[in-house]
Amino acid sequence: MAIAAVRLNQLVETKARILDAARDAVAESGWKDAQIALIASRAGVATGSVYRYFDSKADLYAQVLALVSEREVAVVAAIVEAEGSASQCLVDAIYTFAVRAMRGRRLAYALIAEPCEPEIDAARLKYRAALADQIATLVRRGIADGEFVDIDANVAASCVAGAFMEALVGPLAPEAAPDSDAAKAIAQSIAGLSARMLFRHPPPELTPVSRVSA
Amino acid sequence: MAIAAVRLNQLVETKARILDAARDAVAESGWKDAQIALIASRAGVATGSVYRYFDSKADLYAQVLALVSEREVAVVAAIVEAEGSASQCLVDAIYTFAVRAMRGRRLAYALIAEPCEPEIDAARLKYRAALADQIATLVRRGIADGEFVDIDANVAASCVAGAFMEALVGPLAPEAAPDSDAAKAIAQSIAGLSARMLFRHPPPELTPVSRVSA
DNA sequence: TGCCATCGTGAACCTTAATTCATGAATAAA
DNA sequence: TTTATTCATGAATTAAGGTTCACGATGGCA
Repeated sequence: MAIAAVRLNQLVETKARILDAARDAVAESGWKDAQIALIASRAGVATGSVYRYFDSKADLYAQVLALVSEREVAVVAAIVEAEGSASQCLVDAIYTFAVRAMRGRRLAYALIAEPCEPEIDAARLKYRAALADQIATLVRRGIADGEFVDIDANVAASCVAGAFMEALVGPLAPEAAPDSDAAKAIAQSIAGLSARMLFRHPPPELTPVSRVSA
Repeated sequence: MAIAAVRLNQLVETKARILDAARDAVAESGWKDAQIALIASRAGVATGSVYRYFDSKADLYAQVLALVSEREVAVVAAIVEAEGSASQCLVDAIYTFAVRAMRGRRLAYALIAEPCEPEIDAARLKYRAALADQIATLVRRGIADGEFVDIDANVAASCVAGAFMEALVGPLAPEAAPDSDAAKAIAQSIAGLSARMLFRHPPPELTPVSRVSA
C-alpha cells in the first residue's frame, strides 16, 4: 500500500522543481512569465503535470509566494525577537528587509508592487499582513518598555510597513538603476524615517543620506 | 461641417454617463463588476457603444481612475498650498484624505488596495505617484523652513504616502465594520504617526486615539 | 424630401491561457 | 510474469470577457 520512499522522493522533488521554476520565472521577468505552460517547460515537465501537484494556477503561485515570503517574514521575526531595545530592533528589521529586497530586486518588486492578476494579488495581502504582524509585536514591546509613543499597535504597524514598502517601490522598479550603494543609503533612510514615527525620543537628526545618492 | 451643439452635448453626456456607471459599479461592488457589458447596461447603452467613447476597457478605467483621483489629489493639493506651517498642512492633508476615504469606503478601497487586473493596477500607480508628489512638495517646504528633518523629499514623501495608505487598507476593507467615529480616530492616528516621521520637534505624545476605538 | 455622416446596437467573433483527459509508460504488488 | 496503480503527457477543450462589425436609426443639411 505504502508508496516506496524513492518514488515519494521523486514526487517531492518534482514539485519543488516546479515551484523553483515558477519562482525563477517571476524573478527574471515578473508576472507576465507566470504562465503554466512556460513554467512547466522550464521545470522539464508537461503542462498537465503541473496539475498533478497544484490545484490551479492560483494555488501554485500562492505556494510560490508563501515559499519566498515565509523566509522574509522569518528573517524579520528573528530580528524582532532578538536582544536589544525595541527601537534598535525596529531599525534593524526594516534596514535588513530593505537591503534584502534590494538584492533580489526583481522578485521583491513582483512580490510587493508589480501589477498582477487578482488571485495572486490577494495572496500578496497575506504576506503583507504577516509582516505587519511581526512589526506589531515589536511595537507592543516598545510601548510596554516606554520607548515608543502609546498608540494602537496595529495601526502603527500598518503605517510602518506601508512606509517602508512604498518607499521601496520606486527603487525596486525594473527601470530604476541598480546601485548597491544607493540601495543601502535608501534602506537607511527608510529605516530611519519609519522608526521616527514611533520613537518617543527620536534622534535629533537623521543621517543625511539624501546626499549620498546625489 | 461642424456638428450641432445639441448633438455634441449628447455625446459628452453619454460619455459621462458611461464613466459614472463604471465608477458606480466599482463603488458598489469593486472590480468584479468592472465588465464592459455590465457597465454598458447600467449606463443604458449597448456594449458596442462603449467602444465609441473609449479605446478599450483599460482606457475606460484609466479615465474613471483619473476622474476620481484628480479630485482627491486636488483636495490634497489645496491643503498643501494653503496658509500655515508645513507641519500643520501635512497633518491636515493626511487627516482630510483619510476621512474622505472613509466616507467613500468601497470606492476608496478599490482605488487603493483591492486586487484588480494588471492594466488597472498600473493606472493606479499614477494616482499614488501624483499624491506622493503633492506630499513631496510639502516636505520640501517643511525642510526649507526648518520644520522637518533634512531628508530626501521623494523618499520621505513615499514613506508618508505609504504609511497612511497602508494603514487605511484594513479599515477600508469591505469586511471591516463601518463606524464613523472610529474612522475619525483612525484618521487622526494615521495623520499623527505619519507626521512624526518628519517633524524635527515632534509633539511629546500623540492623542491616545487607540482607546477611542476600544 | 432625399442624402450623407455619425451614432447605436448586440450578437458573433476572437484571443488567451487555464484546465482537462484519453492514452501510454513506469512502477509496485501478487 | 501478470496485473493494478499511479504518474506523465500535451493536444484538445473550455471559459470568460473583451472587441468587432454589418446593419439600422437618427439628425443635420441642401
